[in-house]
Amino acid sequence: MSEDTKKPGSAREKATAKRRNQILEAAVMCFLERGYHQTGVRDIAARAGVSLGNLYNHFRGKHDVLVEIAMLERRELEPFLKVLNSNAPAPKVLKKFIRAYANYLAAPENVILTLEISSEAVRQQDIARLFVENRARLTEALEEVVRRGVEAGDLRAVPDPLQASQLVIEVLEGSAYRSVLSETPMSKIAGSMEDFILSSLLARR
Amino acid sequence: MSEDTKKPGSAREKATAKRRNQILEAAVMCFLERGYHQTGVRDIAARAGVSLGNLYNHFRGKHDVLVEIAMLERRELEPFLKVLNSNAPAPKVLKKFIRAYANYLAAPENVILTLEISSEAVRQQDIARLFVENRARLTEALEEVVRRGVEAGDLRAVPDPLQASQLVIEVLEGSAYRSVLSETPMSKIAGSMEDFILSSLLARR
Amino acid sequence: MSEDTKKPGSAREKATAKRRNQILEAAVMCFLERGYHQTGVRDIAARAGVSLGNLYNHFRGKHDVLVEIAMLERRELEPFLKVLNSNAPAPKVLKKFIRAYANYLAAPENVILTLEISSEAVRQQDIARLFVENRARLTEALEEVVRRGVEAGDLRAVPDPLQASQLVIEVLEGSAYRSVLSETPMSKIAGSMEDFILSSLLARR
Amino acid sequence: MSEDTKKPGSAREKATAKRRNQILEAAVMCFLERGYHQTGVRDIAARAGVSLGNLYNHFRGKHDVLVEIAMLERRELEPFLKVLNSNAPAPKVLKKFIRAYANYLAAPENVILTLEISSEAVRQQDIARLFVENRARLTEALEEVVRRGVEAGDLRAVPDPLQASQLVIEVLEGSAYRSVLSETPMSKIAGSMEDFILSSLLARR
DNA sequence: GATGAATGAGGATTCATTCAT
DNA sequence: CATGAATGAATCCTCATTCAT
Repeated sequence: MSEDTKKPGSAREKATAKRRNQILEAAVMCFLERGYHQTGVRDIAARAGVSLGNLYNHFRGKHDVLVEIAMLERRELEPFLKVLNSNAPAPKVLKKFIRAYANYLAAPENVILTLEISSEAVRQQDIARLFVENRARLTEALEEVVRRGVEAGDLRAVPDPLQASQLVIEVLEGSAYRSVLSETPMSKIAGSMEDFILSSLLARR
Repeated sequence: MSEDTKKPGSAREKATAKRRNQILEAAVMCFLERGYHQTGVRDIAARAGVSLGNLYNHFRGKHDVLVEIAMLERRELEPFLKVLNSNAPAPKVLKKFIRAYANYLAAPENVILTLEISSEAVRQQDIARLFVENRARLTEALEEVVRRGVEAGDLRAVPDPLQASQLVIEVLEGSAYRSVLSETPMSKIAGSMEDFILSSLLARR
Repeated sequence: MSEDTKKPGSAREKATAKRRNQILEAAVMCFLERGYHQTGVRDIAARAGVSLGNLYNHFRGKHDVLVEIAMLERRELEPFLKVLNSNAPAPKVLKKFIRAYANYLAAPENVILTLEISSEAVRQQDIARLFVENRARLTEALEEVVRRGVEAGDLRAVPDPLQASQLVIEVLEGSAYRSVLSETPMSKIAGSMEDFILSSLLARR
Repeated sequence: MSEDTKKPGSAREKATAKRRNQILEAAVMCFLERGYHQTGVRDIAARAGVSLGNLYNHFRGKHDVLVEIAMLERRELEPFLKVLNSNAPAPKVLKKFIRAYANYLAAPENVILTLEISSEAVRQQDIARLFVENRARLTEALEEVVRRGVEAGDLRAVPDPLQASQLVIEVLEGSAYRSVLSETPMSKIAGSMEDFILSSLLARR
């Protein structure tokens, strides 16, 4: 699974992997609390219970830590992909996805971390690439659902299923951002959000 | 001491206001190019052609400059408010607004600056407040349009006109963010966006 | 005289120039005592009685300080140039120069600083250029003396007066290096040195 | 514990000696390319294909590596000592030596490494001692030649044969330093150099 | 209002070395 | 002998801000 493994399960390697995780987790917490730029490498190391110098044995630098976190984000999307890959009728899948993803975004940590990463992505191409890739996995899976729904006549014949899917994601994430900034809980918005999206996409009989 | 300080429109005051603008414009350019945290106060001063110390005669500090910029953003919204306050039928106003705002967001500067500000807003309450206020002016004006449209039967009877308005804004801004990160021009998305929103909001006959 | 002067003799500027000198002098002492690489910027600042940050208001960085020192070295050569530019007979000038320069090189500070600079020059082109330039001023002046001496029949008709001059300098400086490393005072070598050079250059009757 | 550690020429010992050489060669290359202080122990280990920790099984530390290199320099002088120990007439031996040593110094590696070592020697007594010792072997052998030449009437009766010998070496090495810094090939200087030295030392008939 | 020298804490990163495995 | 994770002091430099002029 991991790329640079030679003796797959040695104790040494396990310990090393554990350290990496400690550091990554500490970094996530720091970035959430204080933001990427406000967080010092020392903060991360201290929080991870690792010496400052040792952090650099595990990561090339602060930037690298953020990249790795962005890569981990990919895993978080797995459950939603599973939902989207179900064979159930498109409207049902769509609703289920909206609720699941909205629920995920109801946790401010998830939203803030994404904002932090996307904010860095503006000026750091490697992070932008990861960010766009992660998004693509979601939107492409959603696109398939939309396409299926349109064919089955369950969904409106949208002009471009991929872009429609992206718009759905954007409504969800955009709402989540706002809920964080305006301190309105996501739960209060969820209903309108679902209504808004479904009204746009469901076929009219 | 000098008398001209007190006359409201004196030459002194004009010169001062000019300096402030120079600084603010320089700051905007710096923030766009390198980001808020990557920009040093020195960068701003140098770009504005102002001495470092003098910047502090005009602003309390770096934070203050960002706040002022966030306040200036308010003005940028004026034209869209004018569109929204028109008395034309809601669907027409809605379309016009969508196009106008999408057109504004097609300029990456506008999007990046907003992202930069919102990113700071997460941890700085005063900026968050300004950010939310600006948004509110837009959404509240839009809300009126929606409400009017619903009453006139032109728009679907959405469960919550304010939240519907917010969702419209979020679709627009969310798409703009994505277009910046994925380097897809806004123009390619605009059609789907309009279709998506209108399909959700227009009344079905 | 100084290049970036606008109001030539303002008190501000004088104070600034003083600070620069304080820093340069401190740096010279540090480089002598501990070597360029062993010296930290903090050491220099502390020794100069200047805050660390302020050092960077006066110099672009540690490297810049060394460059400036290398440039100051040029001034140290002035007296020797004056000796060389005298109109006295070449052998007399030559002897006077040898003694004067040997006397200068008898102070280990002068030798060590030159060694420190030349050592950096190997990998830093800008310093190499300065170093070579400084050398050139000396060798070119000496070349004139040699040329004059040859024409007058006082000196041997050396194949290449410039290279002969360089060799004279090298004997002097090389001996100085050795005297530092072997802890043999320059005074013990001086006689042989003069004999060696003069035997090579004086015309044989 | 293992027995082969004690047999002088065992395979184990040979492998170990090989490792040492790998490291020393790698260190030489690093020191040449980047200089002693700019070279990290990691650089040396990486270049030698040895683990960081293992380097410390072979050397006490970075300083120790340099010391060992300085000791190896001694071997490089062997051929020149052989030249100097010949029984041929002093002027012939002297010429041969000058050419051989100049040829050796024509390779910048040799010069730079010596400069690097001598530069460290200024503040590190153990290296200074080695450096001076190496020099002494050369100058003492040369002294014998000079003494012989003087006695035979081939060379001028210099006041101090040892110091004269040192001066010869200094002319050679000094020229080599300059050729490196000024990027003038040694070959262009060689003629003048030989002329300069021989004119000083050869007896006048 | 205007200047830029002054501050010193804090920025990320590299260092030579040690040591458990 | 071999490994590379661990250490934390030290590296150079930048930061936002202040203040005397």
